[in-house]
Amino acid sequence: MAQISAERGAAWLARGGLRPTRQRVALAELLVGDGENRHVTAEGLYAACLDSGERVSLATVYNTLRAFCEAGLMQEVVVDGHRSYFDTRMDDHPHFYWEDRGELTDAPVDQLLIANLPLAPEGTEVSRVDVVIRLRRI
Amino acid sequence: MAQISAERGAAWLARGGLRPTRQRVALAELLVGDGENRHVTAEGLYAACLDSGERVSLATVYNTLRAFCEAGLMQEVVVDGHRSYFDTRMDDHPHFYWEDRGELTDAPVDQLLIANLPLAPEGTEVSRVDVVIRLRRI
DNA sequence: CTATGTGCAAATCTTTTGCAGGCTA
DNA sequence: TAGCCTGCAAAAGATTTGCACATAG
Repeated sequence: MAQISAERGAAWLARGGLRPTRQRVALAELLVGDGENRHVTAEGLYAACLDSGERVSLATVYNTLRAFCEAGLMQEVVVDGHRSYFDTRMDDHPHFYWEDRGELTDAPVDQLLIANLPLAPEGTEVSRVDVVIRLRRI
Repeated sequence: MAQISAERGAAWLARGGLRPTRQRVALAELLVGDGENRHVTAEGLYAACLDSGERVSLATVYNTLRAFCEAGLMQEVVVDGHRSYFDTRMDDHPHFYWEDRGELTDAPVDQLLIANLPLAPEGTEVSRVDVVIRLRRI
């Protein structure tokens, strides 16, 4: 089981052409070990990593998340001016942002429909459409 | 003319219940003086203010933008993890984010259609739906 | 062996805050 | 006058970087 997920992490790294160092495998493991999508902040992943018993520096977590994004394994989602979120799911999909907890989750995409997206102006193309549904507790 | 727009800025401040201090009037002037919508960053507004010959501190620009938002005169839009944009237009509308220039503009809203928005989960309500269309130069 | 990756601490950058003095109502 | 504002500088966070050491291929 741990075996299976460790392989998952390594395969994921390989897919991005990244060397499987101890730190990267540990982080990859936490991110995709169980096949679920994750939305993490650098601090959050760092804490989870320490909790799991691995020794990794915060700077490495930042650098590694950045490397994962550049390798096309994750994408950065901006919803809060003073914190970056990193998402393991790569397709264009809407998010729920829980304002009270500062948490980001996937929104059920099956229902959302965006039609008549404005045309990209001359000389440009749409690189991504971010949809963030901000939720307030009632 | 300067007269007219100065009045516009003052009226705008009054609408938010804010005292018309020299600094606020100067900033309001730059933001809504000509009746157009603006998308600014604190640094950008600060520079524009200095250019116009007014003396205002950067801290005051930050505090003032924050005050304008709290007064319901502007809204903060997050598109870039390390910079906040402030928009004078208050309704829910989509934005174009020009990745190369780091600039934010309104996207033509007349065509956009968002249907079947996912329902807000139990105990929450939708506070806002942010749609950012990221543009890449080709 | 060589190129990459990592850790640590220091540096950067944006934004906020404390406090003394200034200005609006 | 009383309370809200402003300016400055220092503080606070988040993220990046420089550099010496470690390690994958």
